[in-house]
Amino acid sequence: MKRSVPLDELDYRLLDLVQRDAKRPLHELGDEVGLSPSAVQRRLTRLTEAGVIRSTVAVVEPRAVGADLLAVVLVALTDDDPDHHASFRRRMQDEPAVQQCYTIVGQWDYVVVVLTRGIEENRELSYRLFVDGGAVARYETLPAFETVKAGLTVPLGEGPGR
Amino acid sequence: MKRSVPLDELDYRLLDLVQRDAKRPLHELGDEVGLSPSAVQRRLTRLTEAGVIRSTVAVVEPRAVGADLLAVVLVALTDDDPDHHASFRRRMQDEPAVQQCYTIVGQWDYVVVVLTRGIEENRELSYRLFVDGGAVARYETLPAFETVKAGLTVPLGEGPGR
DNA sequence: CGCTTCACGCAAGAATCTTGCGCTGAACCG
DNA sequence: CGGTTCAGCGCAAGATTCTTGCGTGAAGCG
Repeated sequence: MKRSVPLDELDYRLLDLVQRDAKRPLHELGDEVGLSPSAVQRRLTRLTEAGVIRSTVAVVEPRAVGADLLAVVLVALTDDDPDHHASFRRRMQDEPAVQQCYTIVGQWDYVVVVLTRGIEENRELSYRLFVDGGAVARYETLPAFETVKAGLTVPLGEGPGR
Repeated sequence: MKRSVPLDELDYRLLDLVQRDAKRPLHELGDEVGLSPSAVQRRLTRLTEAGVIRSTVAVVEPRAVGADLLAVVLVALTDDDPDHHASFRRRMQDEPAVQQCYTIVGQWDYVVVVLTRGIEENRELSYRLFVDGGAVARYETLPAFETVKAGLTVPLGEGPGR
């Protein structure tokens, strides 16, 4: 699950395909790239074991399950104490409503994307994560008015190294 | 692909499972929730046709394909002209390097998450999307130092209506 | 030139998925 | 209360898909 592997053109083509739809049968992918089903399967297995493909998941429509409020939160901690950062990260990782979290450079320390059921749950969540948790100097919540694009597909460009 | 369907406890359990790993065989999912493979399959089909499950995709590790620079960009347009907004959105949707894009309330109009191969590609991209495209008053790029959490799993809570 | 390696296609066997069928229990009348 | 309807279930057979051993050919190397 860790070996670094050089990827060739065919690998990129396959990644591009399964990144869009992972349910297609091997022979279809094979037809598309010009390989037999078994060759496709071996490549995908190799890519998975190498960690290039992290997992295969179902993408759920948030609104269908009541999660209708997405917000981007900018966070600054009180100081650079490694313990504070560590505990903050752990909080982010443990909280299901936190979709993404990045450390950034500049006047803010973190960008956090949270997804909740309505504004009230967002308020509770913000209090729990950014006030009650401690170590947060200030935070600014930017509620999303609309989702223009929500993807997780990695841009693959032409191929190796471009 | 559109009918709204009331989801019960079992649907939530199944969504929770396939959202983590969509490759598990039906009989395994069935064992976990107490259903036969065919019942599981019928439910998943129904959820897919209802649009609750949007798709099933492979999650690719960005660094494995050379995409090593993630940045959050805050964007403000020059005005509220609907045409400007429409063309901006289209640009975001058409650009593979744009991972996510949300309209937000406040002093910025959009939050855009972009993923590129290195800083040079980011610079080119920024120029192309935010300068050359027009209609952008100002933008601020917040390069991510580190990805603390990168998920797309919708928080499902307990079940219907929380 | 002979040896090794690697990825391929093929095909058989295994596993999984799909669907028709009959059953059951809950909800809904009359 | 008894009959009817209907949605969802499990079962099992058939179809599809996945998996893997085997033989082959194209480099790469000594």
